[in-house]
Formats: sequence, structure tokens, C-alpha cells
Amino acid sequence: MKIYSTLSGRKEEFSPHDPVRMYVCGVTPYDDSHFGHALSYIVFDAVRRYLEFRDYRVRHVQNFTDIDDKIIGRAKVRGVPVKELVDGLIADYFKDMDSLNILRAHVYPRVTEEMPQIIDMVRGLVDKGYAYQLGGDIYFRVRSRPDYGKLSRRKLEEMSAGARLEVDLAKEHPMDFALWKAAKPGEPSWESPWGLGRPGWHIECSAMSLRYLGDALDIHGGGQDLIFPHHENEIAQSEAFTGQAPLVRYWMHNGLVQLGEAKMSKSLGNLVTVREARARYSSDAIRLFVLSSHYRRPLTYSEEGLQSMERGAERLRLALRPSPAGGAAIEVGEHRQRFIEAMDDDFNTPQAVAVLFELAREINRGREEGLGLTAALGDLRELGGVLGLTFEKVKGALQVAPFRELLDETLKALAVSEPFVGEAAEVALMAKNSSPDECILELIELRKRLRAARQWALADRIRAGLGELGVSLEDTPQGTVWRRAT
RNA sequence: GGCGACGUGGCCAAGUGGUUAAGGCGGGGGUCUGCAAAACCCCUAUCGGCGGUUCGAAUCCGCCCGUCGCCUCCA
Repeated sequence: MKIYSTLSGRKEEFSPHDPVRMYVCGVTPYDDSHFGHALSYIVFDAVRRYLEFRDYRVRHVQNFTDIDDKIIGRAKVRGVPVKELVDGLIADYFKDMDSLNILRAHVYPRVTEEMPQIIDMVRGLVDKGYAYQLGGDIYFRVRSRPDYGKLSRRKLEEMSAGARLEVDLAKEHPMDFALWKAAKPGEPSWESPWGLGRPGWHIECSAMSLRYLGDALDIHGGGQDLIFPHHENEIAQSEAFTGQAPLVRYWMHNGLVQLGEAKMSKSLGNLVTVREARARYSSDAIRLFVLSSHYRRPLTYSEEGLQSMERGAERLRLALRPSPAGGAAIEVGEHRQRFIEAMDDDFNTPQAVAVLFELAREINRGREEGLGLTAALGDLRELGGVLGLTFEKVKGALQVAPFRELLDETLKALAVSEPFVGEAAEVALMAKNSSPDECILELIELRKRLRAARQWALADRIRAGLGELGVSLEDTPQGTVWRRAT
């Protein structure tokens, strides 16, 4: 199994600890989760599920950066305490991610609950000469690390040259970054050896990954936008603190979501939230959309793309329809093998998805030939599950009224066509207090009688009417079945 | 300005030196069906441009054109 690491710029053979130490950068909860978050966490969810599928044990840690300028600002705007804002948004985060069938990490450390560890680390860095105090602030001395820039492939000289920096002249080097920031009046703060303050942005991930996973991680994941400065700084301070390198064996960075011409981001305001996306598309459709392109490539959000994946998801679901136990089983070992080969190659989910569709075709073909499908169906479900597919189509409840109306209209139409009036009245009575499902079944029953009498115009009108209400009919040898249209 | 990524059929998207260039969606034709639906079968690309390396390139090198990301908060 090979994984591409940003640090080496190459695919490398995967040889992790047991259990695999996997740290994924979490969100800063100051607003709703958007599609970019969905992409990142779907990707790393697939990574984790695949590792577990391959019998690795995985210890998965993901943080919440629950204190920072944006959070403080947002809390002020909304007039609520920081803690209240953050707790609510974290609850929403879990709701959103659950709705995408994303497995929960084993630990979700929060910055505000890790202060002693963070302060210890900052103090250690000061003691070892890697950081210095400036007023109530502590800065990391980037020049103390000769390999600073190794992840993002930058050199300090190049960066300080053209960068847009508000230069704090007191800092020893413009790129020195804050480990600890002195408290501003009215903002949340914590006691430290340097007075009241709060942690800088990067230090928490170093402190928390060290605490929960140790000083040598296997996988560290996040979006490509975190490579610099966040992960670069994490490497610098962690490796300086522990004296242990490399901090991470496999740096995995997912490509960013684009919306139209530009990156989707909070600051640009061109967001599609997870909730909005989820209201329109099934979890499977969203996951297929994301996983049909390689995780290291940018992905352009598009309604058309999601819609086409919704149809694809339906195709997979239909392939899983139960089938009577048939004769000789169809051969599917090859698909399983190709799925594994694809995923072993740096999580090539687009190829893995392709294998799923090919397996679905194989199943449908076998079904037509009356072959045994049990093993094949099991494989499709299992391999799809590795990509986090549920094969469920959860939709809002149908409203009964339109179906009652359609039933009434149909009965009225039937009133002028003799042989059915009696039966129709009977049915109408039965339908009086029925649910949408019962209405649909009544309509199907009426249509069945009409078809038996070769009254196709009326029969087709029922089908069309149901179609307009989002219900599609399928006449099979076993009778007529209905399902929610995609 | 510095660093990096990308440009494959109508749309999306794998492939990254050598048999027929995956897969999805869409489109066309057929089978099944009263008609549909679903499903199956068949068809629908020579890989941004130019030049080079090679017996052989979408796949390596150079130049050009175009798109995007990072360098500042960000998954």
C-alpha cells in the first residue's frame, strides 16, 4: 500500500505503527460547516475506513480549535458567550458530518481543554531557546530551525521578500509566529507564566497530537490550504520540542473545493453549507461526487455534477435490490481485487468507484440470467461501505394531500368509464384515512385493473400523475413496484 | 514577484512509456414492455498548442497558450 506524502512529494510504502496514528485537522467552529469541510472529512473517512478494511487498527484524533479571533468576533456580533457559540456549532458540526455517514474520531480534543499541555509546550520551547518573549507574547524563532520550510518547499529568504506582512519590527524575524498571545481586554484568557493570554493558532495541534498520539504520527491530514503556514509551523515547533523527527510519516493534503472560478471559502463568502447540500442530495450522491475525483485534486462544486451522482447512487441502490437465490454464483473476486489495488495506490477512489459500477453491472447481468447473487451483493455492499456509502435514500416524508387529490381525480375519471365505478367507490372508501403509501398502493391497484382491461390511457394517467409527485412505477414480473424518484 | 497544481469524449473524471484510453452522467441505436420504467447489449475521445527524446508518448523534456491554489484567516 502506497501513500503520497506532501513532505517527500512522492508515494511511499505505508508502514505505520499499530495502531495507526492518524491526526486530522479539525474545524474552527465559528460558522456552519461548508462543502469544503465535507470533502475533507469524507476523504479522511474513506482513508480510515479503508485502513480498517485492510485490518489496520486506527487511532483517529481530530481537534476543535475552539478559541480564536474569528470565534471571539462572532460571539461578540451575536451577543453570546464564546462557549455557548462554540458548543452549538460543534453540535451542528457533528450533525452535519453524521448526515454524511462520517465515522467519529476516537478523540476530539479542544484547545480550551488542553491549556496545561499547551503551556507546557510553549514553556519548553522557550527553555530550549526556540522561542522568545516579547511583552506578553511568545514567538517561535523560525531561524532556529534550518529545515524550516521543508513541507511547503519555501525558503525563509524567499518568503520574507515578497510577502505581505505587517512587520512587527520587534520580532527577530518577520516569519516568527506566535505561540502565545497576551490577552486583550474583554477576551477569554488563561493564566500562564507570561501572564493572561491564549495560545497562537498552530501550537494546539502540536500539543494535542503529542498528547494523544505521541511524537511520531503516521498520518496527518488536512486541506492543502493548511500546508503553509499551519503544518509547516507545526513541524517546526513539534520537532523542536521533542527533538524527534519526522513528526509525521505521511502528510496527506486534500485538494480544495472550488465554486465557479474561485476557491470556496469563508472569507470569500461563496459557500455552500453541508446542510444545504444535504437537503438537496443524498449522502451517497455527495460522497460519490467527492470520491469520483482524486483527493489531491481540486474539485469544482456543481449542481449538475451532484445530480448526475444522485442518478449514479440510485443505480447502485437498484443493483442491490434483493434477488431470489439463483443457480451458480457469479464470479466477483476480480472486482474485489481491483478495488483493493485501486485503494492501495494512494487511495485512488475514482477507480474504486468505477469498480463498484462495474460490479453493479455484473450483478444486473447475473440477475437477468438467474444466477446466484448473494456473494456479489455482499461484496458491493461491503466495498461501497468502505467508501462510506449507505445505499439508503432518505427523503422527507411524502405529503398525503396530493396523493389523495390524485386518487380523487382518478376516481372521478373512472366514474365515466363504466366497469370500474363500483370497485372504485369501494377503494375510495378504504382510502379515506390512508397514508401516502396506502394512496399509492390504491392507485397502483386501480391501474392494475385498468391495464387488465386494456384501458391504457387512464392507466398511463395514473403513472404520469404519480410521476409528477415524485413516485415512479416499474412493472415487473412480480407486479408493480414504486419508489421515490431521484 | 516566489512556490505549486492542472488542461483527457457533450459534462464530470481515472490512466502517466507499449494489447481495444477506466467509470459515471448525458446522447443515439437495439432487446424487454401495451407503452414506459428499470436492466442488458452496441455506438459516442487520440488526450491544450508547437517542437524534441524514444523502436514506441496522453504518459518524459523544452517553449507557448489557458485555468487554479498557496505565499494572510481557511478543510
